[in-house]
Amino acid sequence: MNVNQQLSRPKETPSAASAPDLGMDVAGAVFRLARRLRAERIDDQLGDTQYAVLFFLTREGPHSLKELSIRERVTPPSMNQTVNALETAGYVERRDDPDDRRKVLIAATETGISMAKQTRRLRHAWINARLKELTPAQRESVQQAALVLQELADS
Amino acid sequence: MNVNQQLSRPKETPSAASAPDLGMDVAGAVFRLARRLRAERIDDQLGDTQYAVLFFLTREGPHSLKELSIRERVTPPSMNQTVNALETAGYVERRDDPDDRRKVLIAATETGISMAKQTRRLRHAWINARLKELTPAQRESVQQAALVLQELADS
DNA sequence: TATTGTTATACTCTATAACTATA
DNA sequence: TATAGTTATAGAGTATAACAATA
Repeated sequence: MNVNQQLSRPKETPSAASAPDLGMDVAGAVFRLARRLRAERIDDQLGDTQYAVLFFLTREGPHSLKELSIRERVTPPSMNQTVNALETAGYVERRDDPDDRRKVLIAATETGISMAKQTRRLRHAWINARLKELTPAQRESVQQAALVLQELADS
Repeated sequence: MNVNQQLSRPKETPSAASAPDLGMDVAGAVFRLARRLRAERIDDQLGDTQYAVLFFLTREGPHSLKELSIRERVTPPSMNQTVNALETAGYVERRDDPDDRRKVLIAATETGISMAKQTRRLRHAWINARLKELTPAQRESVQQAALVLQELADS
């Protein structure tokens, strides 16, 4: 489907300019942009959480299910399902933790690593194209804010 | 459930500092923060899309179903379900469009307007508290970026 | 014919509750 | 007892396909 039609809209009150409620502006922008990013998603292979987990494992090495669930802020059963989907697809594998036999280490496979790379390229094509259209000053503020927002999310 | 536990995590490569892939940093921050905001949600009365639609109608007046679906970037059937839920709860009402009898105007009720106000206050309590902890410089960059991200989402 | 709204249906992601195995 | 993982199940939100009413 094509959900990217134009809708002439009344001037959005740019309230951040006077910051009566910065939180609302940030939350609004974040939710709106998250939905837009999902709508612009080209590849339908991986869900957002699946991609986030696979990318994390690729960069940071094997982790337990509990650790993944805490990092992505979902419950262990939710993460279990995400991991199951990735495992079925052959992108991750479960290994027994040698130190604690209750634990299971989840690790990206070679297939998973290359899949993460390919998805990463496709997934960010739209946003990177949009960012290129910004002025250098705008890009600069987005760049700095990205770091702050990351910290905020993890705080 | 409490999903907000601490997980000591290896230093995240703050790649935005050198900006090899700004899009990835932005998308990552946005998805992560969106999930965090959802996890921190206190009130369970309204879903995110429901709240977004109700707030929009409150601020911008009655709109057709199609317009709402375009604005929120979901399909008409999805928006129909969202509107149904809001209507059942008594927060919006459907009115016939006098000019085009195919259309239906969706408008916030008085109950809906006060609900939007209350939800808005609760919904942004966490993010506003976090933002208060930032340095003025950080808040400034977030403030400017919020506007840019809004434009990005709507572009 | 094209557009708007709707119904029916299915899929994905998330949650809670309850269970097993291990510490 | 407490913790890690899992299974079963339900709810919310989204999508596609197909249809009715109107332009």
